[in-house]
Amino acid sequence: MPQPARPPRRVTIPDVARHAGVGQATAARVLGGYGSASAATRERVLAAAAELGYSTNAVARSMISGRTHTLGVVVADVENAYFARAVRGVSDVAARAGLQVVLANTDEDARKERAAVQMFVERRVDGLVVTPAGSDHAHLDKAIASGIPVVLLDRALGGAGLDSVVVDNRDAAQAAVAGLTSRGHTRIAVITSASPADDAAALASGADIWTTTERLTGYRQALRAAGIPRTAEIVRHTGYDRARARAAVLGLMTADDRPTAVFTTDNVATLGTLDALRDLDAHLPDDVSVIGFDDAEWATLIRPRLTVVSQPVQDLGGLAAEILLRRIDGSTARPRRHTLRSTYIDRESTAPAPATPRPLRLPPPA
Amino acid sequence: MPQPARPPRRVTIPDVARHAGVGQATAARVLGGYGSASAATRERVLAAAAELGYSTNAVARSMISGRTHTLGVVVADVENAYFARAVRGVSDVAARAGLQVVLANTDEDARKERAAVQMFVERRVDGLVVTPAGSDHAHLDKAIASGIPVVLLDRALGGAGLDSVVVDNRDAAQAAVAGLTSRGHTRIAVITSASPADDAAALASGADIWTTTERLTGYRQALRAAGIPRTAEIVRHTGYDRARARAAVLGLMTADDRPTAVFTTDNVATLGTLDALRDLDAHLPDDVSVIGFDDAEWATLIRPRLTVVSQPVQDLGGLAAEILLRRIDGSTARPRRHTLRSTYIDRESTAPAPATPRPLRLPPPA
DNA sequence: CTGTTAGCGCCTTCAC
DNA sequence: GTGAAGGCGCTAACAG
Repeated sequence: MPQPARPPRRVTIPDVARHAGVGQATAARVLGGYGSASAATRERVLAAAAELGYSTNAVARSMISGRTHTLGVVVADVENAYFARAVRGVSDVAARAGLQVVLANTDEDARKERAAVQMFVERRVDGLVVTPAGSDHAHLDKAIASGIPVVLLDRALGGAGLDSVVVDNRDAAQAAVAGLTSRGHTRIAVITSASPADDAAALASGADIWTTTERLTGYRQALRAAGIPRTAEIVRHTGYDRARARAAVLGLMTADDRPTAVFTTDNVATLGTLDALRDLDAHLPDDVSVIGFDDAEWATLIRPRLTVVSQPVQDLGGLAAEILLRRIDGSTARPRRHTLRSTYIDRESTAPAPATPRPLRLPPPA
Repeated sequence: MPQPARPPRRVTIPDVARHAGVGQATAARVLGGYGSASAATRERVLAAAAELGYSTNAVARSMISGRTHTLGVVVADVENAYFARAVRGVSDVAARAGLQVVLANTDEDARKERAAVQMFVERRVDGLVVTPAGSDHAHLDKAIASGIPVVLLDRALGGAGLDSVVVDNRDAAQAAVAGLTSRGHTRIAVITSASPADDAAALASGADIWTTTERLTGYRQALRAAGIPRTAEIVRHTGYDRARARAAVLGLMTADDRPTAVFTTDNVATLGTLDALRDLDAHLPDDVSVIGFDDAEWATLIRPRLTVVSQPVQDLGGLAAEILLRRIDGSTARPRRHTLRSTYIDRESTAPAPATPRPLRLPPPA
């Protein structure tokens, strides 16, 4: 039966010092790269270290410096291409500054998020990038109070005095949907992964925003600007579940007076929407126009090529890391929202609304 | 000018002990959850801790226990869906055991890999999952020698006495290509991201394997079994570069005696291949059959749906983590290769070879 | 059950 | 330029 073996004793500075025949402090100085030592002793210490296979103990070093050279990153799911890219952005900037990234997935579960943040506080990460799942930020405030800077990624939070890095969600959504209304679409559905509960909570919590809320607001503004009544709004929340998004679109498209266009607010919703449209044998863009939020590596592989609102996801992550690095360096600038610009990429999945939408039906299973 | 501010002093156990009017050790016991304390004192300590906002210092704890409850994961690029899924697999299993995952991207650069591994050793991670970029494993041996268990993911390494988790690459590739030869294809191209240099090195280093080598071997076996001469082998190495993969396929397909089928060994190669085929206006699968290694979320969204060899990527990562956990628990089982089964998913991108392949040309730019 | 006392490995005064 | 001694925050023997 394997017993929880404690790791073997490692070579330490005293070991090296003894082996080199110098004092502990001297060995520490050359191995730590501070203070000074004569070329001769340096040589001997280095030789002894190499011989014994000495390796710095970063834990002990952290204990003194109070810095772990580590950034905590809390996202919903690294498997999601959006977060994967964002993490890469954070990681690249961090690595350049000699920091490493510790990852935590929350699956949009606020409890997991709190647990992850607490764990990061205990581990004394030097900074925290968080994609908050809910609208509560007490745990983030606590992190900040304990001296750990926090930057919100992709989502801002109402009231919190926190740095955040987001895109111009409202404008981008508005522009995208306006492109649809200007082509005669009046029945435009929005498929979004965020749950209405989160949405309401974000709204209720006050002044500020949560990404999906912003995108929905942009959608509504575009409809209003086109003189489309509020009763014609079609919004489905499908909770980061591709199958549910598919089901929602299936339902929408096979009903009377079906939408002639779909706007999706994230890549999971986009995937599910396209599943449904494929299964319905819908001819894009003639039967239905589609615009997705966030570009994807496969967007130009499907037919027609998908029109999207593209976000600079890597940059978002990179900027979050930079802000953190600045704060770690002692910056006390007032926390604020940093908004990056998204780009509308007009490809081939939008077209004028059909005069009389062709009815769509699920073909009977073979 | 912001000065590298050391983090503020945090509340420590002595602080809590004083505030609760108990001895340091007592406070430590209840806060650390070991030893025993009377309900009354426990109460008071907890209250004091809450009041002062005490938070365990995991760094100090690690210093004593010698364990950081951390797994280092070294991959080529988290942005790549394959690695993202693998990381998620590792992370889930690790999280369940109370460990967190530290990430490092190498971009297939052996130097970056060595640096990352060394950094992980210095940080005293409890275990290491590595997708080795080269065939050299001295740095991994060093990690093991220093008491850190290592598991190779996705790629095995010749000669190294290391645990590894891989799929049945050779058989899977052989079966996939055999599916092509059985349908009359004789001109079958392989597009692979791995560079020939790596390949040769892996081969040279001895007995064992490296994933791409295995897949190529499977390809060759299938050709041989079908009586196709070695001179008909078509292999392009495109170095994890989608654009280069596209260019390679473009070149191949516009030449005389073009391939009628393409087998790609990873998702980057698949993406580039499909780019090229789309640009050539090739009609899949009639003009060209395609089989990709590794399934993708968009594989059923393109027309025709992509036939693939699907790997249990999450499981691969999860198993790697489990092996590590076992070793951390003291297991001394002989390191070995763990092979998981891949699945051939026959969708719509393969068809019999055309009798007379239609010439493919890049349409002139509009 | 509780308090006192040593360290974990390193950095940092401070004398020499 | 070099060595000795103290402490970072916690756990682990010990006594009491």
